[in-house]
Amino acid sequence: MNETASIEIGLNAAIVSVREGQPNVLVTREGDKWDALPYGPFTPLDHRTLDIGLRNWVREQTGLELGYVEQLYTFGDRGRHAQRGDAGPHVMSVGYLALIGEEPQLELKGASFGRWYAYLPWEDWRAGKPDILVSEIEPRLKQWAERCEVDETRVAALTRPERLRICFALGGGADWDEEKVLERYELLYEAGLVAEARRDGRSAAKQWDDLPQLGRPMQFDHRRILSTAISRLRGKLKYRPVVFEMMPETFTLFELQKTVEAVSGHHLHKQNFRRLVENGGLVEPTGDVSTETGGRPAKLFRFRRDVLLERPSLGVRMKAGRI
Amino acid sequence: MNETASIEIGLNAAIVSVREGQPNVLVTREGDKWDALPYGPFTPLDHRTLDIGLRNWVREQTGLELGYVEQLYTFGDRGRHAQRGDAGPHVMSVGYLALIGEEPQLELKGASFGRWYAYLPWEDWRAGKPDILVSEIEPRLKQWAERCEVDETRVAALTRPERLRICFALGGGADWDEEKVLERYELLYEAGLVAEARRDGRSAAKQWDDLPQLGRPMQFDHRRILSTAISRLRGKLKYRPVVFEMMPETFTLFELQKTVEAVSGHHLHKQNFRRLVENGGLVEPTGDVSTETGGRPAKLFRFRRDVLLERPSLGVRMKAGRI
DNA sequence: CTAGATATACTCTGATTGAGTATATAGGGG
DNA sequence: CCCCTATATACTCAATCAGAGTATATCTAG
Repeated sequence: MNETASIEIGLNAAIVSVREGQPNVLVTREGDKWDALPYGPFTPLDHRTLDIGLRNWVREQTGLELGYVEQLYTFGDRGRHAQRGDAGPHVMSVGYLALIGEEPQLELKGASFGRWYAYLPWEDWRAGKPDILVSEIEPRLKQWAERCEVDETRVAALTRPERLRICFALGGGADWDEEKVLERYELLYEAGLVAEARRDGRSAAKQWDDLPQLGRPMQFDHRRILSTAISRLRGKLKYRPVVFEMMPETFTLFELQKTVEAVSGHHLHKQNFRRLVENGGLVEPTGDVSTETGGRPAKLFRFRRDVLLERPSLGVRMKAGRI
Repeated sequence: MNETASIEIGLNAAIVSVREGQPNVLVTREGDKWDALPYGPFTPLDHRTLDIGLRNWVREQTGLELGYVEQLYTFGDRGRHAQRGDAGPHVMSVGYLALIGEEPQLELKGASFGRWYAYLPWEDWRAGKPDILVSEIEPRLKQWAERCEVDETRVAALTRPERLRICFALGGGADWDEEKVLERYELLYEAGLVAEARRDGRSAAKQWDDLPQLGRPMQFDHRRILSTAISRLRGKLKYRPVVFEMMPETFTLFELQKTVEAVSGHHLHKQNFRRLVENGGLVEPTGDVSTETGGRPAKLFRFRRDVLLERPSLGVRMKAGRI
């Protein structure tokens, strides 16, 4: 009965970088199959900790030397591998977020960097509210909320309209919260609006005719892991200086701003961003300037590693600015 | 080689409650053995998700019905079970935090609620800086920092004095950060100052003569899990209304403040706390008053569940107030 | 009735934030 | 060369909020 022998532990990594204002994640792609996050088994006999195991197989598979690494979440779902039936070993999967500063040549064939917002297009508000929300997602979500059967089995659970209000700012009252990436994906899955829900045979998915593809799907629950990673990163941005893990050694303030905008998914007020970053003591000027910006040359800055010692916590905390 | 058959997955829970101004955690105690967090194996064949598995064995073992539950961290260390040698199965452990509003009768024999600050006395700053820090911990940490061998193997790692400054606010520059509970415990472990380090045969532990017991030790790495739970909870307190998970249905504002202080470990400014909580729309008066407070009767309040719908995030965010 | 204890209300000041305007310095076209 | 445009950088202003303190209200004990 208690067949622990059939458990296998895997490590999934969302390896993130920002290039030219686009946040990317490392994916593998083969044939017609959906994209997948890189994956490696955890062998406790070879590696003392999960972190070490992760760094090792990433190095072996891709040649990448990871810097910042953070554990996200452990999934033990039986439903995870619905595709391959319930016969195989039960896989526990530990999700990780890793940040890298530059995208190197990859040794892993089939691996490349894919854009976050190709997978989750509704999360990119930098140029205003995404069209796909207005034209495709919101009307269907409203339908789904109205069709609310009495299936709210959980005690004190929220109703469907309430959940729409919280997650998608539908129905007034609440604003769009850029940190609720995971909640939104899971709601879309539950409503049967993402391809993974159809793949997994979720009943809600059968209700939709002529449903366009809402974002590029991924294998297994990898789009959920990516959503978890983005949620965590967007949150952390506000109280820890993690942006700099994704920056080159020197950079202009506008490049820094573009990176923050890429990750957080919304536009920021330029002057206030400068004030915050400079007054916060997060950066120091190198003395050089960059003339590649077009107009007046921009001063180059570097991250002041000392802040990690001075302040208990410090990030690029600021609210969304209007476009 | 790849002996996955020897892996076993366990769920450890830090089940937290606050009573009479003291934050507690559910522990089991038998004979002379150190206290332990309740533990249950995860059997994927019986339970669909880790969360369900956790709730199930907690219900079965203790009769407790958990409300708020949050995954903390997954440990895969080989060193975890050093006590029993390296021969047994390799246990992966998923740590959980659970909050309960009231402490019920426990069906589990040997189980009881133990006070956080019995295990981690240096974390309770409500009555000012704890004596144990000044008299026992700080002098030894300074010694440890001076003895700094060139063992900083990790790239770009911080020096020992730098780490003391960050974690323990030693050496000036930084303030005590109440969220760094885990970092502090791990540093104490590394310096050999907690009983678990001696138990595990850490070399640093052998340097100390007449070392008093710094906080009650726990079995395995359970004090580390408890530290993780407290870190997470103290952080979350500031931006999510989780305090109310630990409150009865109705309460006075002072009781609420006492609970926040118990968890965060420091004293708050009473008037400002009121202003924040009331203006934030977190609570609503019930109309009744409580005369059990001694002086003027205190209005009773209840948590406004609606805030979960209105605000994207909202907590009891405030800095430490002087005594 | 008074002292002591607690709850509640209000004030003041400085810091932070959101938003906007003004100035500086480059390249390119006429 | 000068003007235009694009970008970077500097400064202003009002609203809000956080920290700290003072004043008032209402109970119980004696």
